[in-house]
Amino acid sequence: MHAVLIIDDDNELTQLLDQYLSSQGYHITVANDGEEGLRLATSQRHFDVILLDVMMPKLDGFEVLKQLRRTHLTPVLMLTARGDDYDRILGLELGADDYLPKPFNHRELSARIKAICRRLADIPQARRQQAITVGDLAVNPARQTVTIRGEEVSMTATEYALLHLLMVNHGAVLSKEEISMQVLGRPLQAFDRSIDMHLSNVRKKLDANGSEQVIKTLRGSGYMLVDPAS
Amino acid sequence: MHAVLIIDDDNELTQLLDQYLSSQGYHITVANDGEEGLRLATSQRHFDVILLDVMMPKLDGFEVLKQLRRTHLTPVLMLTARGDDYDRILGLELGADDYLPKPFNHRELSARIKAICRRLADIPQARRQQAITVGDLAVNPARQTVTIRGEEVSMTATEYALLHLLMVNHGAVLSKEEISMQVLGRPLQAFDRSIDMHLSNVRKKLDANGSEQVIKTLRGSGYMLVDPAS
DNA sequence: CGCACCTTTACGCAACCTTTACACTGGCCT
DNA sequence: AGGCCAGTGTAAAGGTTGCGTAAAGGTGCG
Repeated sequence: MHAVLIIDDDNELTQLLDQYLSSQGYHITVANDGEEGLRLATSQRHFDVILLDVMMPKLDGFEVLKQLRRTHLTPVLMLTARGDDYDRILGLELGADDYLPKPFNHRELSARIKAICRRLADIPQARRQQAITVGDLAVNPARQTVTIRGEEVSMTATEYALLHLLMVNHGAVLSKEEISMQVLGRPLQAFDRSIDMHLSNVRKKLDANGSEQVIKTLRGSGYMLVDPAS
Repeated sequence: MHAVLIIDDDNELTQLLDQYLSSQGYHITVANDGEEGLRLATSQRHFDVILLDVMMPKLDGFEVLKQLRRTHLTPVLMLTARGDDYDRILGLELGADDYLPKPFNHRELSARIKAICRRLADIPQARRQQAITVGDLAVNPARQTVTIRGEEVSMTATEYALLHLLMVNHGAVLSKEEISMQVLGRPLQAFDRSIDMHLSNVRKKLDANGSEQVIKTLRGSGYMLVDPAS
């Protein structure tokens, strides 16, 4: 029972796919444009595979893929109307897992999804996440820890998620609202100080292990992790 | 007198095969779907050869093979309806020993099984399975036991499977869901504490035999076997 | 029936997250 | 300049929940 996200602006096609893949035992979610798709793909919800159309209004498939790959390694199967190699190569370079030119038949699609899921089952969840290094810091997704100059610092799940998010977006400001959504999976409410607390705890742990103060506060707008190198 | 396990959802076929191969002097066990097959194949019972159909409900042949290969090197002969190379290559990559496209005639099947058994006779029993060592611990797949600094500790099948899984993935976090799927062959359900219990028992046994506490709990995420050397 | 094993139940603990409370900070207004 | 106050830092208390494990219950097997 795998969860599949379909991102395509062609309503007729998505309905057909929804119907067919549901009948094959997949749990389907549909997004009708790139923005919505990206939001869903990066939300707390889990998808095993994403079917991503290239040609879309607002955000095209490549753009979605590029942004998605900043934070997620969810397998992506690209769909494109044009059969030329250029699209294909670009897609694969950006980290797509497979490629299917339209029109395609349903069984072929089903086979490729299955193949992706099969490959997926080989890799433990924890290894499916991005490893990132910023300055002295490195996240270690396989073991949910952060290392400072090679030394391991233990973090709770939430602290890890918070620091990971900051590192992925290092150099950019993240509002508390965004952080709350990404880390806690819920909108920030009035008088909610949880994020502040987790952040304080992260800073304390980093400090205790000899890291510089890399998490900067931007009063009124949010937080940012600065890369001392850049 | 070799033991053969047939995993195929086609009842008619399995009956025919059972009859035919029994007449050839093999001892036959039949599983009608992938789940049952995997359970049997990884149980305490010994099989010399496994005939594995690719197309099956629940767990397809590739999946069965992949999961089987985590712990066992039992020879596998893949059966598939489609004659295309893709399946064949995938199967062999995953560690199948031979490949037979349907439809096949009985004599051909018999010949291949014989060939596998012949090859088998060359390899000492104990060599046929993967051995893993992590720190003080070593698994002994041939006897389904674990040794701590050479000293043997008896384990039940489930405990062995659990520890083996942790050792194969040492250094990475495994969620309870993954562990349940791999070790018990079923999805984790609400209030299911089986994994906790087996884990507790494994820890107890390791502890009683003087091993360090190598199984780490990551609250909310899962468990990890840490290699003290790394 | 007895045995070995797996699963479920039950309870206590500790880790974790959130809330509360209070001190502090920096910008803005007068 | 000084006062005000929303925004922030963090210690400590409170509440929740996942986890560890003993013990009971269930199941399959010889």
